[in-house]
Amino acid sequence: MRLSERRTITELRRQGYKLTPQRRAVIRVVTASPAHLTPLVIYHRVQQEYPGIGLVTVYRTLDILDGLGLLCELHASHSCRSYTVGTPEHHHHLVCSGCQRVVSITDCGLEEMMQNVAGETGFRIDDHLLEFAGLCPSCQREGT
Amino acid sequence: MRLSERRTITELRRQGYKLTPQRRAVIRVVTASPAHLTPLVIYHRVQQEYPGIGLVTVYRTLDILDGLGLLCELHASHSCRSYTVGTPEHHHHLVCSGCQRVVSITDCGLEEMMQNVAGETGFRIDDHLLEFAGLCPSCQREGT
DNA sequence: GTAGGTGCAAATCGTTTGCAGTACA
DNA sequence: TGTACTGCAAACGATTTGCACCTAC
Repeated sequence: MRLSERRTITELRRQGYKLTPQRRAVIRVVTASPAHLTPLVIYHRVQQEYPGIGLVTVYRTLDILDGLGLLCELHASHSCRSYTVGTPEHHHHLVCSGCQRVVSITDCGLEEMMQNVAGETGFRIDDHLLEFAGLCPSCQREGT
Repeated sequence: MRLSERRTITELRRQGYKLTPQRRAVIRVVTASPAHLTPLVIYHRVQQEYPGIGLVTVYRTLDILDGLGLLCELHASHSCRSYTVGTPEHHHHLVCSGCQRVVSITDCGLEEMMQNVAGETGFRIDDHLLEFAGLCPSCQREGT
């Protein structure tokens, strides 16, 4: 389940942060987009809803939301520090190379592989990063 | 199989690039290290072997090697743009959070999962990024 | 000899910080 | 009302570019 604008705001306040129109605008932009967005893109979109907002505020808001686990960072597709809406459970991302749409995958079938890898290498595995890249159905049709 | 210094140099020349002592030094540092290294760290290490080398040259050399597929970029562990030696086959990385040692995993058991994901979402999956983080045997012992 | 490579300095990009004023709770 | 938040400007670190000189082939 992707976090909604409402739930994100609720959580922000529950953690003692104030709800300002700037933060509300950032949250709206991020939750409204199915794609992952860089801070700069978020800044430009937010400006349309809230002209005069500072880029600094966007960065600070993203840091807070990220810290609360309300956002997820993406790594692949050539722009680390690119965000999408969070989901509470452990999950991975499937990213469309065409429209940058992000789909969450909660069923992570990696347990067996992790055990194999741990056994073969002697490593104690604590964490993993998994992202898929591809074309979503509608971008496949367009590309033809 | 990790690429050796020799094979990396051979490939560089085969692609028409000149072999300068600076490039040789960068290649030596990267292939000699079991850990992944940032451009700055590489720069400092290379300086010991070749004082006077410019940071710019390190960046340019890394770009070339990366472009030829002779290096791999790592994403997890909080420093995107961190390099390790490449391996020709498709593979993934297991990174030690203690010593930054990188182990390549060539047996990628993701095919089934990819088919499931593709079937459920309608995406055409083209690529994936998988990294494991953990502690290598010797760092486990030290950490006790 | 020449195309490609190097190093310096300066420009650039993304991001962070100090600070005075502002606004949410 | 008071503390947290905002926006500006300036600082900052990492990376790139312009250019004159140099060197591997």
